[in-house]
Amino acid sequence: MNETKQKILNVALDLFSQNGFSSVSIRDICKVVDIKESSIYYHFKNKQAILDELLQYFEMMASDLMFQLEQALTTTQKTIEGDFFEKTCDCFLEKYLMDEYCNKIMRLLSIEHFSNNEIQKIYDEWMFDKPLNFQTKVFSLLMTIGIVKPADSRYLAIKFYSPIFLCMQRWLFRGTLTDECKKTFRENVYKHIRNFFNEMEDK
Amino acid sequence: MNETKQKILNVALDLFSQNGFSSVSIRDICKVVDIKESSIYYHFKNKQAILDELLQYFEMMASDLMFQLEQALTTTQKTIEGDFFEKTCDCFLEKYLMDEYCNKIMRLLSIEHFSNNEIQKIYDEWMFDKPLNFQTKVFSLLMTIGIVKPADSRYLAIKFYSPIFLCMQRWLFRGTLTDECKKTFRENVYKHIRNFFNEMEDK
Amino acid sequence: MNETKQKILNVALDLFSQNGFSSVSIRDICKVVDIKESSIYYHFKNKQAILDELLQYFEMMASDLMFQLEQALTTTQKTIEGDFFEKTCDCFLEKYLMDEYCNKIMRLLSIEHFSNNEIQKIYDEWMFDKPLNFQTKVFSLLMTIGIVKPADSRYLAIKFYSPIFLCMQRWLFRGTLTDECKKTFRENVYKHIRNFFNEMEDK
Amino acid sequence: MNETKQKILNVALDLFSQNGFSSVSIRDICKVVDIKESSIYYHFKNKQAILDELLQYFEMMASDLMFQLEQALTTTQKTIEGDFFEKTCDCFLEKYLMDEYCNKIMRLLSIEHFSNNEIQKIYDEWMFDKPLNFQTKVFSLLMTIGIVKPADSRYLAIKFYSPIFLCMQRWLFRGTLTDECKKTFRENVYKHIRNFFNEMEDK
DNA sequence: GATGAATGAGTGTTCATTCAT
DNA sequence: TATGAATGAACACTCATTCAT
Repeated sequence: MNETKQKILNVALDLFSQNGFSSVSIRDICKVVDIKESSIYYHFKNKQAILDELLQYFEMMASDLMFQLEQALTTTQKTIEGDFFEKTCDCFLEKYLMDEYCNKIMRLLSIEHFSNNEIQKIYDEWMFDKPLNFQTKVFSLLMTIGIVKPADSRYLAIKFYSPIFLCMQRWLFRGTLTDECKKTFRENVYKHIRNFFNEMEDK
Repeated sequence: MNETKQKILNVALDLFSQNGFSSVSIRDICKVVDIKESSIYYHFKNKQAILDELLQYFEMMASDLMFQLEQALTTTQKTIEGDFFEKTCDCFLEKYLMDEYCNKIMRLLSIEHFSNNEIQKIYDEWMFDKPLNFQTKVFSLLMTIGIVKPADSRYLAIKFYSPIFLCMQRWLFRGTLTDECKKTFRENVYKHIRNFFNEMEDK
Repeated sequence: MNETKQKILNVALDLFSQNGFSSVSIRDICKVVDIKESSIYYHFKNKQAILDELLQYFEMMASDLMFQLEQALTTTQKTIEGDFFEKTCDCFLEKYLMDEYCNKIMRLLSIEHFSNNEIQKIYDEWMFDKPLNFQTKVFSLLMTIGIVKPADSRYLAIKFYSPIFLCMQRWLFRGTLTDECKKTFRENVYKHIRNFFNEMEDK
Repeated sequence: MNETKQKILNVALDLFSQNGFSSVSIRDICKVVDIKESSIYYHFKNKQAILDELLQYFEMMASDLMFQLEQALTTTQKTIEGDFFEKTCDCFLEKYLMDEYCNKIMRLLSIEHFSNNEIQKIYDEWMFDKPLNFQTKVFSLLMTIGIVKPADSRYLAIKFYSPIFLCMQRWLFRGTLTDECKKTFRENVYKHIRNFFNEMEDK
């Protein structure tokens, strides 16, 4: 892809994820990219097209990751290996939630899902439905194998995911994403996951 | 308070909570209130002042409610009466989260906390800190009394509150708040609370 | 009507009738009216609304005139008075075709009827249909009374009107409407009318 | 001539004759020709140059036709053959007014003569002066030969040409030139010509 | 011959705000 | 209390054109 176009996408994502789509003007983007306003229209049909391309790439990337996770789940059907949790957690937390690109997109979705129906859909899908569905499957599998005693796997998924979601909103999706925010998020989430599985074993 | 001024505040909250502060124009508000644009400046110094007054009233109201809850907690210091949970739950869910005014304000906070530092503070306080601190106190008390066995009361609070928070984001703070959204929210949250206390008793 | 609004309408008509609707910018109009560009939107919803109001007024005015002509025709049903021709000619030429307002509108219609369907309709109506229909009626009446010998009244109308139409296009609807243009138009048309009725009497 | 250049000229004429010069953008032309916008500047110095070349070719072609008509007139100086009218009519109507290329150019002239002085000149020449001058000559000749009784040959020319001109404006120079438009035009004009010469013979 | 990339000038329009009445 | 009228600043976007490749 063209160098300038890529730069526009990067800058746009940066700004959109900080202030939202409608609050960021073409002027703002161009100032940072250091091109004239009219030039942006060589690379994109209009402002919306920039957002669309950003979202499209995210959905592709996220779908890909989800596919890998599902694959991993299927192959460990019979015996759950010790590092399955660490692997999936790592994949989900580090490569998804805390990945710079994904994180910015998700913050953008968080801002814009109020005023944009299309974004509302993507937001619901990737913030709630997909993660919860996947976790439900994981707990179902764990019950089948006998590692976890039978229960409502959906509710288990919610209990597992919701503190992570809360921390995400609390530490990740704010005005400026500092290293401190990231650190606090990581600590809180890892603590939760450890506690959660400890308690499951206790019972 | 002046009738027109109150009408402006009501309409502004309606619109702000749907589309966010910056997406709503003075024009939009005046069209609904049915006054001319210049007239609004008799009642408010500027657009920001409308928001400020809205937030100020919310903080007063929410503080009041929190004070009542704290009071209730202190007076039931010794023996916890059977209807304490129902009372506080009702107070928190119906009179706060699902109260029309509070709900609109919180949606507004959810939209604007990204681009406005002052709102970020209020958002953090009333979405995370205050609720979690109160719940922590509740669980501490329950441990002191012996109803709940000693544990990390803060983590308990998070486990209790985060699914509620997730449902709030999922069902309450969306484009349009329909009765269906509210119903789904209520069902999900009540189910969670019931499950949560059932599991605590099991142990 | 508001003074500024009227001034905008006048200036807009001047400019539109010289260069066409799309070639004239809001800036152009405001420069002449001596207001800022944003001010024009206090008086008109958008650029199109200026044109609409101009056309609407024209249609009202032209309909009115046509009504008067039709009235005059009906009342002279029985005996055609000597000054009927002069009167109607005067009414049609001086008060319509050569009236400053009407003339400007018709030039505007002439420019824009190519690219605007709504204008195409008005253009057809007031440049062709209405004048030809009226003239047809006049000749029909003259035949009934016996002043003109029976013939195809429609074709007579065309023969009468088309040279006037040609002169209009040739002298009236051009870049700049000078007094010289007007004079040449008037001379040519009056000569035609005189000749036309002379020849009719000859037969 | 270069193939691409010719294609540009064709497309430009199509578009210009529909919407006028200034309403058609280089983008519009290039989209249809299927080349990039910058490419057009290899073939033409600028947008105006396209129009100039179009007009230049028209003037050449029209002059040629007019020359042939004048020739035909001179050679039939003495005895007017029976098919002279049909020939010239055919030449003028079918090969000129209704010829696709000429027709498009004349519509373009009709649109643009308001805002462009150079076009105004060409428009006047080919819409009024040349046709009227030629017709005047024809009628003069007919008078000389004795076929038509002596009269104001200029006025005769106007009486002959103006209904044709009116029909041209009414049916040929509109938004979209459909077959129906063409048919109506042809019918109306032929009827007029027949009538016109019948009446001349009557006298 | 053709194009990728860029640009200055301009277009219609919106917005929060001001101020005299 | 309310409004008519105005405005500066910003907005997304279009256009003809240039120029190196």
